[in-house]
Amino acid sequence: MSRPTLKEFKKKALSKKAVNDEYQSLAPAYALRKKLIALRQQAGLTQEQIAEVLHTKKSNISRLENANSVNSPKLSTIEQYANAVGYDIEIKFTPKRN
Amino acid sequence: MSRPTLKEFKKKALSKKAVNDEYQSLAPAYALRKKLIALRQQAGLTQEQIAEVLHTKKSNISRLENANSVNSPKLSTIEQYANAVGYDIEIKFTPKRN
DNA sequence: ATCAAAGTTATCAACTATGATAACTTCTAG
DNA sequence: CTAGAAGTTATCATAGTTGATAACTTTGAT
Repeated sequence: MSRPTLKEFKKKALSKKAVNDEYQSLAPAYALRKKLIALRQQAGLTQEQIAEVLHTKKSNISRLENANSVNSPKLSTIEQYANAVGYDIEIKFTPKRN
Repeated sequence: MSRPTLKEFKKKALSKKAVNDEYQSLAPAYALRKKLIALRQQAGLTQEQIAEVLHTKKSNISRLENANSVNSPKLSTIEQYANAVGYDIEIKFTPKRN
């Protein structure tokens, strides 16, 4: 094993409760990421194809899909991505569990 | 009437179809605005009180609540506002009607 | 009508997302 | 195994959001 992969890191990290707690707070961003990718694949599009529609580059699409907790995209950016894969977006508010 | 108010402007503008059509495209942002304000009032908070919680100023809260189509807030900003009024957010994707 | 609280708007600085480019890694078909 | 496609990462410039301040308008209570 020359280098720890992201998958391996996650697997290990999640086995520790403290780390898992922190991970939960990142869950929203992670959930969004998964949704974006799922919608794109469901539409049968590549990052490059979406980039073309949005007049930008595939690297930027990749960054958006991999948005982490320190890099929060603009609402309009998510909206444009959604439109490109054939969806509208809506923000849903649910009472905080805490 | 010394000056046209926003309310009066809207009322007039919406009576014309073309303008109303344009207004529809702004609807998402407008819907968000209404939701934010409703949640805050429901929580019985003033803009200044939310500003305090978020370590910012009431003028910025006002700007967020009045976010228009040319000023798109970051997702994290909306999330923080939501948390301040006791809510979590989630982005919902619905098939595009068009 | 008056006063204070609440909300709005304008402005500028500071910060951060986005666009573009390039080099890299991963995946997959052959 | 190999070549091309797809996706990732780093970097920098640009554009746009956010923070802070101040002046203003609106609202509500008395």
